Amino acid sequence: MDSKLEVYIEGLNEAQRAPTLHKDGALIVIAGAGSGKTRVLTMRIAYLMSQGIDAFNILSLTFTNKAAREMKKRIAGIVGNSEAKNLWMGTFHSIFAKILRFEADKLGFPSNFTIYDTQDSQRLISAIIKEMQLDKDIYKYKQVQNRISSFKNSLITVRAYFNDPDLVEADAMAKRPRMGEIYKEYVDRCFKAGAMDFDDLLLRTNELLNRFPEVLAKYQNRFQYILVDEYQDTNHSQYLIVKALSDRFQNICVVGDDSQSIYAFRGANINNILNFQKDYDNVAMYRLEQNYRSSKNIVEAANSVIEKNKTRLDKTVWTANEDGGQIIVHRSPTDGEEGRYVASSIFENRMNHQLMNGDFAILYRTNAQSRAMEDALRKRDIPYRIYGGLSFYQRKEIKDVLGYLRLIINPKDEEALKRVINYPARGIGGTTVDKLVVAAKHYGRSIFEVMEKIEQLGASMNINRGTQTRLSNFVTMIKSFQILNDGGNAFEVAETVTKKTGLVQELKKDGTPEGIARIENIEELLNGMRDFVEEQKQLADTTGSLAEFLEDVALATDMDNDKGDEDRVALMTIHLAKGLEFPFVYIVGMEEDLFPSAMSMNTRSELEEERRLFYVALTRAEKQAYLTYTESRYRWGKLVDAEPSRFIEEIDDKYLDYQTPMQSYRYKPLMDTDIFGDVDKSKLRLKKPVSGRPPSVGTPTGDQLRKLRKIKPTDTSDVPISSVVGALKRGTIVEHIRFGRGIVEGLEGKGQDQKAEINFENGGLKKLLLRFAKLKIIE
DNA sequence: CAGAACTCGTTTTTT
DNA sequence: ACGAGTTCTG
Repeated sequence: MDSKLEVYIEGLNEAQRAPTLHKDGALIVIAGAGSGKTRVLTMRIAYLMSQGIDAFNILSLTFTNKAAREMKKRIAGIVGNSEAKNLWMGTFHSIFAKILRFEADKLGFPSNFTIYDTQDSQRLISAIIKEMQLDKDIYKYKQVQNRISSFKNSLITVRAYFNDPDLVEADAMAKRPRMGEIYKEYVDRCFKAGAMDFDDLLLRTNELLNRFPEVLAKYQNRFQYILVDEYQDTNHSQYLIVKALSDRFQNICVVGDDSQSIYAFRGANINNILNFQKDYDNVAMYRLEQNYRSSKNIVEAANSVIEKNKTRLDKTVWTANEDGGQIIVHRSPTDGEEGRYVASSIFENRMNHQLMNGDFAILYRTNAQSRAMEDALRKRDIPYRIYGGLSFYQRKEIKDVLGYLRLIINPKDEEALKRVINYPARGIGGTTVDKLVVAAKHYGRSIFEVMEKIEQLGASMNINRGTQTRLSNFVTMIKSFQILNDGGNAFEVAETVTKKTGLVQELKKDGTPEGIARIENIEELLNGMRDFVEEQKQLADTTGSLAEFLEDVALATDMDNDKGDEDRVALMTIHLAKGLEFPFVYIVGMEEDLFPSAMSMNTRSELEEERRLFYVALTRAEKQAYLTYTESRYRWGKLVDAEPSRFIEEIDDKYLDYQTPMQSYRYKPLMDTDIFGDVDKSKLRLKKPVSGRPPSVGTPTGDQLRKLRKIKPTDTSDVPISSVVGALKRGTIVEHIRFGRGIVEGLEGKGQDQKAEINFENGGLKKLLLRFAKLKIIE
């Protein structure tokens, strides 16, 4: 063994060393937060290579491209770059996109197929719903897309769907009997457009491996050692791919932590990790329980939270680190003040402890919360970087440029075509596009192919001469770009596109600050492309082509753009923070209905996922964690009252330092229901001390807190909490304890926020929040 | 067909 | 609050 590697392996603790040196067979590593699982994965791969395993025969699947890149770099540092560069390491999506391109012809796809992002999928689904003349209030494109996505993640193809009466029945019951048709049309259209969506990258890989035994055998033989990180977040489709590929050698190593499973909402199946031992013979199980990241206070506080979950594997995370400070809990009157508190706290801590901006992270449940934090940081001149949200590549002006570029590579790409065919405006309106779509469907061709033949077909399509000319001009333009692209310089092509199409002129004409910012974004895109081309040329098996660039962009996340060379405070959702660590972490918006999210409190499993999310958030902190919440915050443009999250109470008080007393909640029990809708609560709020700490109130304990505020019922099963919510419809007769009987006139909102307009016999028309209103259904 | 005015849903998380 | 999608007007 390489002496450098030997030294590294010496440095591992015993629990880490065992799975690292476990060469053959199936093993599962349950790795608690901060227990050094990345080290184990890295060392294990280096060890395998030192044992004579060719890098070419190792497949390592990670959760983000960034994780893959960093791991590869570390391995290269041990075994040398020339060895490491042959490793197959990346996300499920990027690795299998690569394989699918190579094998595309077998599935009838072009090797340059487009990858549709979520927006492309949604637009196509909207278009299909419209073409089928369905009611868009019943067939909501987002719901339809979600449903199709979950079909694909469960490997339910269109055929499987129609063969399963339960599924068909379920959609019929949900008043969406034509779901199957939409699904079918969507799949057809993607196929004709030479496009795959994110789910297809996994589903089609399964199809490839199932239908073509020789292809399966090829990759089975190739990938003799398979490693999967973040196994708790794999979905069924990913599970099957791993299962198939590892079937021959069974040298499979999965690493994960059931306590950090936070992607069930997008189909991740926690059972994959819980049942791993049943899937392979002689599975060795290792546990990494020593946390090297966080202070004892943080580790134990996090443990006290996660213990509340019923569904979990047995494990006890512990640490030898010092106690550290208590977790600081802070209340602010509004979200604006919350931002100011966090900003000044960061400012002070940075000064007092001689820290960098990059030592701080602000984590939140929803992207919308970033605004208040940004404003406060900007006022304080604290540099920050927002991760996630609307990523660079999702901006309109960028997607417009990419639309043209996609069309050059794959002219069948229907969504790209529809996006750019009349932007900038060139006199090809909606009516014309509709005609093209109909004709394309009729001839079983792509829209672009119809446009190429517009001179022959135009008359029969009722398209006038002038429009025909405009269409063929467009085709000519795209073709000229294609010829330019054959020369090979992606950057040059993109630069020409922005000039020749008039995209930049269009934005210049606009002249507003937003327009100028958009031009700058396009310039940034071009610069990024130039760098990309240069970088790729250095590598052996890539050329820096336009197609490669588009592939990279389609699967890039915001994280991947992080050069890490600037010292900034990090702002991101908790989901995005998984796998990262920071000395100081601020978890903001610790409020009921926000965290846990109002959408995730209906069932125990949803609430447990929120709790795991909180666990992830807490365990990002190394030295100091802050929990902040507000009394009221702007949501949907309105100031709404808030109450502290149940998760604060779930932490044992001895780990907490309440900086602000909980005095304000003595008012809350009075406001048990919203029936006094006309009471102006903002006036009530003025009665309490405006600032400073009221001397009479000390630090309350969790018990006091529980008494002071109303606690929502703790659900014990996967049954909706309030049976009235969702059970009412227009005309339902209900009884209210004070207003007597009434008839439901209308409903608005959904889930926990559903309100009903009810006409009562004593009291007349009232609007009630069903969550609170104590209603009995009479008939 | 293009631009203005309007409505609607959105805020749970993302490859 | 805000953007995207839809409808109206020129």
